[in-house]
Amino acid sequence: MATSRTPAPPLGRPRAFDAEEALTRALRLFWQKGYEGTSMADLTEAMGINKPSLYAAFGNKEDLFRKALERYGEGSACFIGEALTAPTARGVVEKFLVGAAEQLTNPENPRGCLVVQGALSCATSSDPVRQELVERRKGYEKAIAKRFQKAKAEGDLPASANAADLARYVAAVHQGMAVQATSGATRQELKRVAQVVLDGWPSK
Amino acid sequence: MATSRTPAPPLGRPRAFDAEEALTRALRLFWQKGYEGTSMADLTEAMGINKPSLYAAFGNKEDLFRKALERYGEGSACFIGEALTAPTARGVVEKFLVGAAEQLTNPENPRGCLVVQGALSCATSSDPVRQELVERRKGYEKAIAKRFQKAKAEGDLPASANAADLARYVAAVHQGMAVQATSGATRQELKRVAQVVLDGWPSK
DNA sequence: AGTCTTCTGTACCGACTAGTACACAAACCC
DNA sequence: GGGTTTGTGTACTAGTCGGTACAGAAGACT
Repeated sequence: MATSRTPAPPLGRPRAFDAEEALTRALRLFWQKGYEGTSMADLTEAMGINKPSLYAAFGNKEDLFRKALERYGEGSACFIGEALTAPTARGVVEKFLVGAAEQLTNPENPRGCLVVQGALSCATSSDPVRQELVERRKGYEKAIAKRFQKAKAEGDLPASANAADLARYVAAVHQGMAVQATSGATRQELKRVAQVVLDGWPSK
Repeated sequence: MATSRTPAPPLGRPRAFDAEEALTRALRLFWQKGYEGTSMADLTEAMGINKPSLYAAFGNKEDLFRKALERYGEGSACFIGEALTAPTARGVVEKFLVGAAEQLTNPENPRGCLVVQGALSCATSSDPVRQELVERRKGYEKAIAKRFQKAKAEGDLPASANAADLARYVAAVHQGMAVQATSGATRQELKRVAQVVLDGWPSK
């Protein structure tokens, strides 16, 4: 079944660049300038590759963006999945929003969130990308809602609570924090936003 | 001092278009597609003007955007100023966020908020516009903070409350709601987000 | 009438956009 | 060595970007 054993013998001339490293650089650029704000020339320069190599390795601009987005989800944005494993709904919110405050202001990375600011509004030609980001945002909101539903069943959230509403609220706060991060809010300021949410969190 | 009395006698060939109407159309376009996502060709078509007329009447693209932005602040976004006049901090939040839910989903207008999605992240060439929007966002956050400070002095917010933190939180929720609106959230869904905020609002 | 002033329409500018054709280089196989 | 396969570098495409030159049209003033 599996055709490739281990490194798989390279055929033909080998790549002169590290594809992983190049993708990381592309991700940073998209993260910083958004999908439309990043040009192929920006990318080739930052990735240290010329255009034909880029197209051969990653496909067109949209393909490359989607690959960068996937990498983002598995890397910088993995704190979301971790947060969902917290034992209580309140713990989930705390892990999620405090984690977000840290991720959104990580000095190693561009400010803010790729999924929020990658293509919030854009030319009609970029609509597929915009739509993809919409789906991703809906995706984590749904995951949070599901987790809250479980919390309700466990008596960990009041029976009167609406899981979907709370999840939408938490997602909105996260997205707002992302906007704030790109506007220059500090890590402490974002953590205090998270704290306000926790202070008002519904208890049994 | 005032040189212009009333309509001011027009000199030379009169305009063949209504500048107010044209600006309204430009605003709608920027609102929908963002600053970078809107091309001058899009604009001239939607405004029913050809390029030289547009440039003569409104200056370059950035000038036009700033004029549209001003109009936005005085028109669709004026609910913010009104909200600040509510008698209590809680009332301010309610008026602000419920008003936002309505404005962000007004079927007459594009979804979301121009100040949030007009140029959240963009090419370096559009940085002045991005920065202008950052300032506007900081502007209303500060206005809310000031209002909360007054509320504290009036005993309308607990003495332990931090006005700046609460204002940042409320602004973040608003910005998150704007993101949600562009993602297709309904008016009711956004109102329920506002309700969650009110449910958790600190009381004396 | 003529003149002055302003706006309109066409046709254009150079710069940049995403994407590619093609010749050549570098690895593998036999 | 030759042959095959794949990546690199240059140089180019057609189309779009924001912005403008210029000729003529439409009004007011004298």
